Amino acid sequence: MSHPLNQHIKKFANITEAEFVEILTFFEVLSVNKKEILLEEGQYCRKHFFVLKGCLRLFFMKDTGVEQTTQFAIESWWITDNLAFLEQKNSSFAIQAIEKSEVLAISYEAQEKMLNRFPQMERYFRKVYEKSFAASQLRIKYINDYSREEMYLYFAKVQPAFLQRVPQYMLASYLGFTPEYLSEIKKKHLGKQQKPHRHIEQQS
Amino acid sequence: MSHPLNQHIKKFANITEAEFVEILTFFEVLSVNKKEILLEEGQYCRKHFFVLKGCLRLFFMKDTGVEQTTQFAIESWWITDNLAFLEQKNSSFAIQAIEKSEVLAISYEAQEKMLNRFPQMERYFRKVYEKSFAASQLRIKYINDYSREEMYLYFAKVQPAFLQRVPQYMLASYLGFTPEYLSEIKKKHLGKQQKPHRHIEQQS
DNA sequence: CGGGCCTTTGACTGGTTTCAACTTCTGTGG
DNA sequence: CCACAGAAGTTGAAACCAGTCAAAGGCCCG
Repeated sequence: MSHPLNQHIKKFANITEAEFVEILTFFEVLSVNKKEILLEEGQYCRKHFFVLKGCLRLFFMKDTGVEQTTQFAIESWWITDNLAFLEQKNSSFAIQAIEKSEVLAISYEAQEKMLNRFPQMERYFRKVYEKSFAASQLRIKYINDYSREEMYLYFAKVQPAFLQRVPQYMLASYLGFTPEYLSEIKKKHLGKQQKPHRHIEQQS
Repeated sequence: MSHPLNQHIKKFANITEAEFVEILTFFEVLSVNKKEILLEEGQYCRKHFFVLKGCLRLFFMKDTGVEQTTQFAIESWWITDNLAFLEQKNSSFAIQAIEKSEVLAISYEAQEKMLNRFPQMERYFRKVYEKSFAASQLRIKYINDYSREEMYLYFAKVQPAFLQRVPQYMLASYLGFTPEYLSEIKKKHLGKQQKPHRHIEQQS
């Protein structure tokens, strides 16, 4: 069984085993425990992360003091504060491990060097960002189209695996409402399980 | 003065004048009038649009029968239903001209051919999508962080040019509320003009 | 087995929507 | 170039979805 990043790259670009081995040298491997912080809000955003195993989230602190989660990343997803990474400035998000995780991290400079050395990787990242942008375009559609209750039902249908892995208060804030309201919705739909369903999310 | 697309490409990739001339052959030029539809909801999404002059919007119809605008595009912005374009399937958005506009359109096949012929363009599109995704990550942050009223004030500060070009009912729906409520907010802030302010939006 | 974090419950509140009527703007044909 | 019709914007009243706050219950992990 090949390396998860190699598998992911091969979906979009052609690289040899030898090339992949060299590509890997641009990354470092991080092992993080549950609740460990990979990037703090306000800190310089130096890294782009690829999840090998586990689950991360992107979140920020509202002025009310409540944490607002805006993204999750599981196996084979890329995650960072893209604007801060792109412009190498302070992040307006934090990144935290939800589970014990294994992560690849690449710095902005290393990523640029790697892209210069392996131009095929431009295609890979073009595809990764293209899909990410498409997914977030769709997400903005749903935010505007669905009620809070429909958001939950849609998510539960489409990403049932996440319901197990993610605490409810994070899920609630990701979906745009309060944990109390999520409780209420769940009570209302007890026993009404839905079957999984094809769905586009990020780069997978 | 060089072509707007050439200027835009040169921000991210190196191409010669001769190459640009050949790149242009992959596109067609469209002239559309105000209110003209470039893509209908439910229709096959064949084209990726680059605005030379004018203003387009991306929107869809809610089940209540109300149009929901989710994106605008002015000069030098790319716009399409990215998921539908990517997978060459039916669009869940419509695209319409808000003003009389000049637009470049490229089909999926033509874009693929162009990318194979000019691999430097992979870098250009990688950058375009990277910035688009970063912008929409930030937008999702604001949606969750700001009240409807703050959304309006932020938009008015950061994109004052749009206030002139875009009808209020479209702006209201883009910002996530009703035209009636926008009226109320505006009345409340009469005369309190703010100065423009640097901001990241999409690919510009 | 205990403490703290997460989830649930219920009462109250308020930002925002909805609806309907009215006014103002805009563009098109005579 | 004016008139008028339809579109866009405003106003105010009533209703409601979802948030806030507070307190109790459950559960996980040390």
